Amino acid sequence: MTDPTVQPNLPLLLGQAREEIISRFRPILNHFGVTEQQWRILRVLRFRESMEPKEICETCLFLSPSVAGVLARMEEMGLVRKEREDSDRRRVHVYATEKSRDLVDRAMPLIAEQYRLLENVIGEKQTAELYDVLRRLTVLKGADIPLVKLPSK
Amino acid sequence: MTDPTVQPNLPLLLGQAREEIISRFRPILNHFGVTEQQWRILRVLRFRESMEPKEICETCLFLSPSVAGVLARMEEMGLVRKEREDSDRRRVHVYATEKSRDLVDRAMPLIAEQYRLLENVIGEKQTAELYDVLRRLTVLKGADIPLVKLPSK
DNA sequence: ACGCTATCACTAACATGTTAGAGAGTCAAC
DNA sequence: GTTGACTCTCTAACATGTTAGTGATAGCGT
Repeated sequence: MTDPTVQPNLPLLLGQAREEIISRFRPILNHFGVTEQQWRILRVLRFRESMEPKEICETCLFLSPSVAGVLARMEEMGLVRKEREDSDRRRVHVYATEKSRDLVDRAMPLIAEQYRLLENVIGEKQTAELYDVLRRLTVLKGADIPLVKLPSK
Repeated sequence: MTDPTVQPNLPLLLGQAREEIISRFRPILNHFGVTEQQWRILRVLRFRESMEPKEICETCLFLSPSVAGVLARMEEMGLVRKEREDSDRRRVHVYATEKSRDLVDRAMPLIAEQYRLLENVIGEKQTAELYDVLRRLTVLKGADIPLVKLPSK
């Protein structure tokens, strides 16, 4: 048994890093009355005609059951509008509203400025390396990694 | 307004990377009937006499309200034991049980093996660089990063 | 038309995350 | 010795994550 204090927990480390970053943006998003998850959707939807829920799941890192509730609340808040497709009644199209486009346009400059403040601390070189490492981790996307054999009991 | 398709979302990228990793371990943890959060606690508590809730929060990346529920369920499952301190009745000490120590001892080798399978795909060099970048991100811990000025309205 | 299978959005149940705040307890200053 | 600021844990309310499964629909072959 290896002492785990020397065996770091990779998901935990990634979670810590993520929390350190997002905590600097949460006050901005709270100021505009949206959650981090809602923002993930709005910032992408702002520059598209529409997106389907499945597309939102893939682009914004949601599971289907999560996005259902998120979109329902956002529609309630007037941030998105949903329309079922005629030619395929299973499909739904999600549209940004005037209100949400305006919100993104006001929040985005603050987000960008906060990014700059963050990078001042992290350092330009470290920032680039961080993006680089994360980008190269996309090899895991769809990689066929075997699962360790689990004991039967 | 910058097109966000060229401005990546750092928390999202970190979340994606984290999800790619953790998804390879979740089946193992499910096999032992514990959640990822419970595992974060057990793997640390396994090699300590006891820990206080606040200590668990800091070490395992929980907010206090989350850890309250997690520990309550774990006590219900017989994975931990809680004792209030005599000299300071505000404080609580959390102990691992025989059952949870045994669970960690059986799960840890599988986790370690799964790590090796993962690193085979990521590559030794990339893995080291990933840890390195994350370690250096600890500069953010307690860093006094100013918050961008929010509009009054 | 019929049955088969796959897809898509969604619901249900439960665990966790986030925010605000309550409750009990400690401690120093008065 | 009381008060008041502070600390630690926990509760409450709501949003989201995770897993399993449902209902409607589409597409296919027969």
